[in-house]
Amino acid sequence: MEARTAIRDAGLRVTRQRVAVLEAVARRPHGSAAVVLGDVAGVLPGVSHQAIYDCLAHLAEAGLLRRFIVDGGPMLYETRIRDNHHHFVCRSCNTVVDVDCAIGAAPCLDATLADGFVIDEAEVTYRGFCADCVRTPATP
Amino acid sequence: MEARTAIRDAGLRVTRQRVAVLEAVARRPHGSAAVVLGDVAGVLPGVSHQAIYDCLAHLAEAGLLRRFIVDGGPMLYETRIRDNHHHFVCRSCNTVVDVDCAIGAAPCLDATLADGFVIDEAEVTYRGFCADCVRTPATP
DNA sequence: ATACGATCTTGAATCGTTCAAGAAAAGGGC
DNA sequence: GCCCTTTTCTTGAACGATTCAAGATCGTAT
Repeated sequence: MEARTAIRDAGLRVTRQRVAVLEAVARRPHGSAAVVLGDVAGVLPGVSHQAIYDCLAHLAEAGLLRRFIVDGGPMLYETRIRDNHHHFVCRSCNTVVDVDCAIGAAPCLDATLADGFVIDEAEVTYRGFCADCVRTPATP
Repeated sequence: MEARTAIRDAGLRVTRQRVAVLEAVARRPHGSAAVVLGDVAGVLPGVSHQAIYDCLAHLAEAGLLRRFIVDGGPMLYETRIRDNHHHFVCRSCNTVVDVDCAIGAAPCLDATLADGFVIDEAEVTYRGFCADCVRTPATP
């Protein structure tokens, strides 16, 4: 869907910054705020980092973006949403790769939990080594 | 196991700070560095926060502690380790609760991933509302 | 076109964590 | 038990990512 349309349909005001941020995240999945800022600055010179944070927060709240975090790193953003996919993180190069859920469409929610608890989401992070780093072991 | 023994067996020097930190984490599962500091300060007045961070890092590296992160919060620590359990986080009160893995002992590793990738760990975070917050909805 | 409120810019502040240098103390050999 | 070497701790400053605050600017309903 086009960014402007998606933003308006979500009930948000359409600003240049929001459009640029949403497009930037779509262009660079799993990017941090800093990456998005770098990308947006190419289109809108002089954008403030604060605008980036605001836009990301609003877009995430509106459900147009998903935010997640890996280890102690900065927050990462992606537009692939509502498809219950997970993430694989390489221990060596820190690359993040999408992983389709092995179990099905709305899975991973069958945890054995105490009575009265309501689970509505399961976030899975796989760790290991990506194909490249398996071949060429780490050189930190 | 006793803390001193565990630390020595892991090949680490046994210091008062390390013993106190390990015991503090055992006492307060899912505590942050700040919580651990508060707890340890009761036993060793004047401990530095740096000592806490060092101890936590060393103990984690030695496999006596597990560290994980929830959302944008600080790092959390626990002594329950190597049993492949997961975490439930309440969206309202942020309480963290252990969840035994529904699938078995070494589960959750059957993701459909590209060839050449090696997965060695799966970390699952469940989100929803705990029993208390289901009854008494959020009041932020 | 106007007015209102939302959003952006600017700049400073905060939190959690890490870096750096010297002082203290753990553990092996005597 | 005592000394020596190395690790670990204390102190205090620095850092990155994010948030807070005030005023200027822009989007949108009228």
